Amino acid sequence: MTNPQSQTQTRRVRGPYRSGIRRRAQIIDKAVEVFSEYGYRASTIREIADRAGITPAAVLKHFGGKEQLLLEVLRVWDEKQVDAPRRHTGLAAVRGVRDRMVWHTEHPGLLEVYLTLATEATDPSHPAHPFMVMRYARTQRNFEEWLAEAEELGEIRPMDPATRRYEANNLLAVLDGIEIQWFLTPQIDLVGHVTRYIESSIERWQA
Amino acid sequence: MTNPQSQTQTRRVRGPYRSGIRRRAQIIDKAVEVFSEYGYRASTIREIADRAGITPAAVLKHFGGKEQLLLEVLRVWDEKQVDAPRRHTGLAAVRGVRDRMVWHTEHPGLLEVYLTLATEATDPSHPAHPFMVMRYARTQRNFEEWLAEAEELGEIRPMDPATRRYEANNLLAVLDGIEIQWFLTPQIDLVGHVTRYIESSIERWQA
DNA sequence: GTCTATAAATAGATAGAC
DNA sequence: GTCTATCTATTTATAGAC
Repeated sequence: MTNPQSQTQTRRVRGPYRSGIRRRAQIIDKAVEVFSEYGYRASTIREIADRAGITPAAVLKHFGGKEQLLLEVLRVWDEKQVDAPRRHTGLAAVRGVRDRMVWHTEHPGLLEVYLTLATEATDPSHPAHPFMVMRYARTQRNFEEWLAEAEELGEIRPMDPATRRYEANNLLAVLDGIEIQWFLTPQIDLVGHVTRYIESSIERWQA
Repeated sequence: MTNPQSQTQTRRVRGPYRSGIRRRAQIIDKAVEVFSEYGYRASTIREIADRAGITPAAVLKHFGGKEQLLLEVLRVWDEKQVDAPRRHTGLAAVRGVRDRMVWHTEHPGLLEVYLTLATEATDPSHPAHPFMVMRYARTQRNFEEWLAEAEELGEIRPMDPATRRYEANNLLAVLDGIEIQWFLTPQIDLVGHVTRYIESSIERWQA
């Protein structure tokens, strides 16, 4: 309906690709809502199904189980977010974190799923535990690489590896921590705070 | 049994004060464990009761309901922690945050309850929401006051109120964020990181 | 693709015996 | 103070009709 191509090629586009993917996307969308409000374990398939206007059985037909639905939600979120700052290097990449925060404020449901799971999935038996550990390691590595690039480009003064790791961990901590504050007391200026932290950090790295 | 006084004054010490408070404390202890593993909503009274070696009915007799048990856990945690850095002022109080982190690493269960609820209680309908909002506001205010004291004592250079608030929020964010990282990847040096952040912040405030 | 019906397990909570 | 027994509601998940 939204895609004009489906008028001419309607015969070749089928299987789970006509209304199926739309329904799937809708379920994921509602799952994001519910997971973000209750966390994973306390969320119910019934609640997700109700908001999607279908029955729990239909949801399970689509995803097989509650756990697979969660992992699908995480996969989609990760996929959408990962490309954004990839085009930049060095300090430009670090400054690109600001854009990521803007995107987060525009998708608070997804952000809340991520934050809720970051603490809930602390338990190694949690289905999202491997994903969260991987994601933190990757983010931390990205930050370190950007700092190393900035050094090579002469944008900042050299620092030893331990300091680089410290700065990467600290940036990641500030992002998570300030996002928690933003959810608890929404009057905080999330993007403004992060921008200020990044710019003052860059000044430190250059001094 | 552990208190020799109960031999001589056993008649005057009774009501909920002989074995009752010990049982209560034990239940709270196990509740901390379970809440920290599953979050509040997904935790079950049965699991808490099992770990305490009693039945769910007994737990409910003690606390009335699941929600009241949670609030009691939070009350105890808050009570134990609030006094520690109160004896210091200015920079000494800021540096006292380090001791708080040491205490946190020694009580990971309580810390995890707090972190889990910080995100889970984002939902305004969560029973711990008012508590968490209050606690964040109070911590933030404390940090700001310590900075103002440090200025008056001439320990750091004056800063405008907006900067003071920014620094307070950032410190709080770093603490929360680095704690999350510590739970997900325990090899991180929690106390070392916080100490480094505090000391380098003080240098900035003095420069 | 979605439904109804239902299974099997588990939840919070209450009543009443001891 | 703790138990057993029980209630009522809700959970994930499956089977099979449409």
